Amino acid sequence: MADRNDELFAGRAAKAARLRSLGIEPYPITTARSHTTAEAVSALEQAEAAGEAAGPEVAIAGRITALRDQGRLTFLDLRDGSGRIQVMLRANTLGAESYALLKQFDLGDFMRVTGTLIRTRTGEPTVQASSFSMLAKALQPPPEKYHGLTDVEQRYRRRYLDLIANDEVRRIFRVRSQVVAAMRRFLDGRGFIEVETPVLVAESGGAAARPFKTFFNALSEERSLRIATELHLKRLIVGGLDKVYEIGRIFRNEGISTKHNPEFTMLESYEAYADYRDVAEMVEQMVAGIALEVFGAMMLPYKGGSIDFTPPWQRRTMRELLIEHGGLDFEHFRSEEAMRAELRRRGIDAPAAAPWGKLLDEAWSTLVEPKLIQPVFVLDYPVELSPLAKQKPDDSSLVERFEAFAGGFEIANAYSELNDPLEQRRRFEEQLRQRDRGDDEAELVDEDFLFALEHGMPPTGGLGMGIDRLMMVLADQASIREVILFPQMRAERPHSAQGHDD
RNA sequence: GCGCCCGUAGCUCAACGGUAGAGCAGUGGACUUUUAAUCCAUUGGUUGUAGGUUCGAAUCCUACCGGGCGCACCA
Repeated sequence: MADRNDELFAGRAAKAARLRSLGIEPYPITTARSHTTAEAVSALEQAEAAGEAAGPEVAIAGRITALRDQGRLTFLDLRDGSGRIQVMLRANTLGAESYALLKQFDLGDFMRVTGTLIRTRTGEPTVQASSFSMLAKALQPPPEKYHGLTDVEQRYRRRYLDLIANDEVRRIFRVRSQVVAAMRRFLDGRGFIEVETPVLVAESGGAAARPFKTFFNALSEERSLRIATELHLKRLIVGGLDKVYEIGRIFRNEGISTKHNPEFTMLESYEAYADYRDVAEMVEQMVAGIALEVFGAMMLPYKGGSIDFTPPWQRRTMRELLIEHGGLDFEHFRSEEAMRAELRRRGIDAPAAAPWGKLLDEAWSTLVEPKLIQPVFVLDYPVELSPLAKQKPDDSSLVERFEAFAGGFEIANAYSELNDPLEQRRRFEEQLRQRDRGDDEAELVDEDFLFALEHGMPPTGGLGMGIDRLMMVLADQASIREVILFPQMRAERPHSAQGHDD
């Protein structure tokens, strides 16, 4: 019972109690500060630029991340959301009684310091303290200061410790926020409006995926969590909103991998009077613009090489790339039997029940996808794989669809949206036949969506883009868990915080 | 679901089948310009869990729990 962590906890709790016994609240309300740590550093630089020896008086606050006790002189580092700054505390300027209170401060505690901005002998920007106080006592010890927290499970389960310990992790999630903000600015600037559509839906549609299911007590009905926003956003195009987008959480009841988290964030946009060529132009402008705005360049490092997002990106057909990278021309294997035999000959295994389109997809993801490092739009997919996309006018076996690839995997998917209600009904019915064959991810017939289409939907270009995957490519991360703050994991058996013993 | 690998102190890591150790953190002490501070001393372990093999198991075997990677599933 009395393990090590209990002792560390008890020691810190005792310090909090000692402060209280001295009439000092270890969790006070007041936090007033005049500068963030970053503002304090620049205030010092400005004063120096004006020829002054020292900066102004400041009040700063932050977490103690380093503590260097030298007897009657102590240095410590305070970190807040803006950065860090060194604090120097001297016994003779603070007085022996006040200085002695430092003994009750530990790594991880939050502290407020007032004092003058100076530079130490080594040139380090420093607050020379004239007073200090506790803002919040930490009862658990922080991770090791040099190596940080490296245990991957702990990093994901206790992301707060990961964020405390690892600068790079903090940077990635700041960048993620900037990427999403830049995306909104881009779309808003093009006249799109941001909308919100239901997460809880009666039937999940708009993508090939299994849903999570839940129960709506008040209505005594089943609900699914959405697997896409597509069918609702198209209803808004029917309604005349013309340019809509949603950045939202999507849920797919499927496996977890370095490229898959069961809940992930997707941008979907729909633009009336546009087709998939217009959408491609928008995507390359948007991604290149985000790269430039957030990272300051269109060429970004990736897995030891680099990716150049400068528009225009290459446009290639799926057939060309399959021939080029895999020596496979699907026109020679148009039947399911022929395609299956060809895959078997190449040692690519595919699910037994897979129809032709799935087999092709299998060949594609094995032979071509990993090689598409530089951004490329892959055009003209087989109609079998795309029940919501419009056929090409000159070849009804293909649809007006592209997928954008970068970094070796898909980052976006777009169509000239199918707006012929009768053809859409036939496609849904074909999906039903797939479902009867055992494909439980085939689309369900959404009668209200068809009813909406029957009222007329203008020609529309639609886009889906995985924000998490885009982040992986932009921030050069090999696992989707590195760009999701709290990735899904098996539930941990309860391991309680301390201090409420029973 | 399958395969491979991993699980040792709060954290980062050691330990030919033969007494579980180091650094950081903690505790006590020294130190008024340090910044992975330094120096002296020191506390801390049901080696993920449960079995098994063995004179002897952190180490070998089995099952389970948790995780990573790959495959499968899946955009």
